Amino acid sequence: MARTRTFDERDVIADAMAVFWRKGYEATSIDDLVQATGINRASMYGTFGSKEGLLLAALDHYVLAVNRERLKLLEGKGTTRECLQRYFESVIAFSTGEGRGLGCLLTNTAIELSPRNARVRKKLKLIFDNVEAAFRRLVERGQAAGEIAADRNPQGLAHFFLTTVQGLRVIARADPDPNAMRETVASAMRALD
Amino acid sequence: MARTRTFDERDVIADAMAVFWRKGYEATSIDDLVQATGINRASMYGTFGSKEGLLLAALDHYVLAVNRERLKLLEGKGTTRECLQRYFESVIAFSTGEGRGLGCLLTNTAIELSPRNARVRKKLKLIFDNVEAAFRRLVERGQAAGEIAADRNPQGLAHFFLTTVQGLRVIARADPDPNAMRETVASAMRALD
DNA sequence: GATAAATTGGAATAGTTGTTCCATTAACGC
DNA sequence: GCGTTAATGGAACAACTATTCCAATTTATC
Repeated sequence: MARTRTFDERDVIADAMAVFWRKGYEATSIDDLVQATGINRASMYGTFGSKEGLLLAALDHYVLAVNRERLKLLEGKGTTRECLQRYFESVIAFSTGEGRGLGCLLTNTAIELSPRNARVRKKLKLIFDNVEAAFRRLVERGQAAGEIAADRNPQGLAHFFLTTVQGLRVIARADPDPNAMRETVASAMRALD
Repeated sequence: MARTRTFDERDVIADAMAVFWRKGYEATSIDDLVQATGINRASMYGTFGSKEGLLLAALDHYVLAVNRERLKLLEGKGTTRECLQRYFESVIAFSTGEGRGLGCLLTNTAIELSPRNARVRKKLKLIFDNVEAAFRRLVERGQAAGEIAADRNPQGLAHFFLTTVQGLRVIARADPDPNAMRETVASAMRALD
């Protein structure tokens, strides 16, 4: 039998994710990751294969640990508008509070790597499609409840809200201001009228 | 008297800008820049001081050579909605055509560098404030012409449109689709109703 | 406790990074 | 054409890059 690991893979991924999120992919060195995770280089390469492999694991972890909870807000109680409001408020609160200057790991990675890394691009497309689908279901729910005109295109509105979130994430990383973001969300909600 | 330069500074900046735009800042090496511009390393450092200095020059050049013309669309003839439509159409056409996968150098740089480079952050803030001001003036023009309700906040709407453009730029770099982008713009325009 | 198998520490690798240095080259007013 | 000044070519630099290698270590089963 083999020697047992001295680290928890999930913890390592979480630590690595935090570094990628803060510094970006290229600006993060293996040394940074070794220091942040506390594991040995050989263990890192043995487990994740490469820096890219660790990033891909970090993206998956981000979805499970960060995105998942927030997406649930889109399936909560109340009207479509109330759910959307709670979702955006969650983004704003994090972006201007504890996560100030971080933006979204998915958005940051999409900008930095999507055009030249097919694996990253493919994974991000799946994730973003999933977010978009959640928006679409929420719009459809609102239409079924008579809150939103039935002739509106749910897919189109969903894509619009996805775009709005991406825009907020750019602002959140560059120059986050809660009041401006709230007014922007209010303007975006008018797309449902 | 001194020896004269063998290169045109503007051309060099334009070439460097193209590389930063395509690859991002960290993924661009000095070697990449030397090759793309055709000038010597010593000339590069003598003229721009550092890689960061060249990026800052490239950002300024981007504003003059790329952003300026497009911003003029916001001051053109017709209604506020028509001007906005032309502006967004210009973004979509470039993003899904000749500039496919590039996104916007300002957006890309904001994501990659703003949180950890004060000089870049400051310059981008000035530029974005300028774009926002152009949106604001356009909204105010629409209000003066009676096209847009007078009780709407022009600054808030301007920030919303700026956010929308940033969102489009993220999509443009990761997964550009002209039809989806057009529908998104149509949704965004509803903020004026 | 010997065996087999995987993990670990840490050195080593080969290549790249941004930047600097210096000798050579060229320009122009004198 | 001389002297001053700056631009150039290209080598040199030290630090850092992602990755690999190997010997030492640890485990569960026989």
